[in-house]
Amino acid sequence: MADATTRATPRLSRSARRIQLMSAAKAAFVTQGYHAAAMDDIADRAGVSKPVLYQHFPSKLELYLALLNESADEMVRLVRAALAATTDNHERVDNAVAAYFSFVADNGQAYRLIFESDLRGQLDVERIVERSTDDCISAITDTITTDTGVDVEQARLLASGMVGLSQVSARYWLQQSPHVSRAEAIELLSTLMWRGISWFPRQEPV
Amino acid sequence: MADATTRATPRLSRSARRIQLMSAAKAAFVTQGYHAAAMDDIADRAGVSKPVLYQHFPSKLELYLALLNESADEMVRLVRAALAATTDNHERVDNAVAAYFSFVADNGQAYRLIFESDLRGQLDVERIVERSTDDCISAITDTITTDTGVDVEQARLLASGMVGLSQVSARYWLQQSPHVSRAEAIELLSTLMWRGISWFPRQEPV
DNA sequence: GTCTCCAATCACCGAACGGTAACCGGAGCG
DNA sequence: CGCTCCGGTTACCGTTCGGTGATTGGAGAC
Repeated sequence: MADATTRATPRLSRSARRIQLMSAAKAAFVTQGYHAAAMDDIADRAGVSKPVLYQHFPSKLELYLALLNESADEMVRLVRAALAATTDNHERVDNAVAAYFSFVADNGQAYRLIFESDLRGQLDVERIVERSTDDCISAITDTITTDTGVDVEQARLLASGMVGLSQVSARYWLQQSPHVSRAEAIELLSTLMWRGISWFPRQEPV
Repeated sequence: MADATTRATPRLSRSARRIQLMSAAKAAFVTQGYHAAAMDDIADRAGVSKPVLYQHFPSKLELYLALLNESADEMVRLVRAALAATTDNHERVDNAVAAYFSFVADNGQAYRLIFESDLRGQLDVERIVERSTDDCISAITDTITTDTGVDVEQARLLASGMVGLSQVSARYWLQQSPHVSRAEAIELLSTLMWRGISWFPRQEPV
């Protein structure tokens, strides 16, 4: 059994080839962005030539959408799981921040497809990105509205702020804070967030 | 004096034409993104033909960079002014959040050039975007470190979170919260932020 | 052995788009 | 009157890149 991941044409089965192509495409899109990544590049990365790519994906856009959907789903899954893992809201905040850090740091930079997409004006793309962010906001909003007296639309705004805080700080940490450990960073930011949000409930804070 | 802004070829002076071209280009880049906006489009929007564009800007990239720089400077200016306008940190938080809302809502969508740029891999662009965000973070960090006992790198992380909160929530508000007034939104989010950050000082909070 | 899939290749097309060379025409001045 | 700027235009080039038609070749069924 030889190395079949990046070597030249060991004649893979259709499904295996598809997975490998998606992995190669992901690497290309993540490092170069949608426009700079040419289909030839992606095929080359997979050690294969272009028409093979087109036997698995009908167009560059479809290929990108497949990857984008995958990543968006993963992000939403992580956030939902973080909130569902406990009923203690303090822990929920911790977990949710940790979820964003995990998504940003542990998924081969897939976050770039969502947060730094260089495809604009493409309705499908915008819809997926917006939908995934909205799903995260909705999940957080549910918790806020059930545990506080805040009106739904205001709660969504608060949730969007929390999502933004997590997103941006996680990326900032990843790229600019080499001396702060992941745990420290999560602790710091979830503290900031918890102290902010815990005052809103009619229930007792802190 | 006839309408000279979008009408056909009233033979403008060099400087007037340049301003008009930048305005047309801004509109094009903002609505279509860098890649989708063709130089022909931009020229058309200005009611002028392509070579005129190239008499004022050496390349598409240079044109884009000029606009990007302008917007980035404006954002940093707004945030700096917000923080400098008072020495009361509670007010500073209010003002800073309001500054982001103002930048997002009052500048002809110029924020899209920074927060939704579809030019990746271009070093110049990344540098400008990163620099402008860093300048905002630095401004906030200064306040945090002088008024709290938090270590600088940790303070920068907190600041990045606050920047993210403002950025994302301001954009969310603009697009998704038609029933919440701007003042309400700012009030809500700056409250969230202030309650979070005001616990960090050695000085008394609230 | 040979027939037949089907993965994979080579070579190509056409459109879009950044950028440029050559030309035009009206307003002011001598 | 006519000369000369200079803001303008038309028409074009070359490259890049998404996408495809015709072809090859090795592995398994009989």
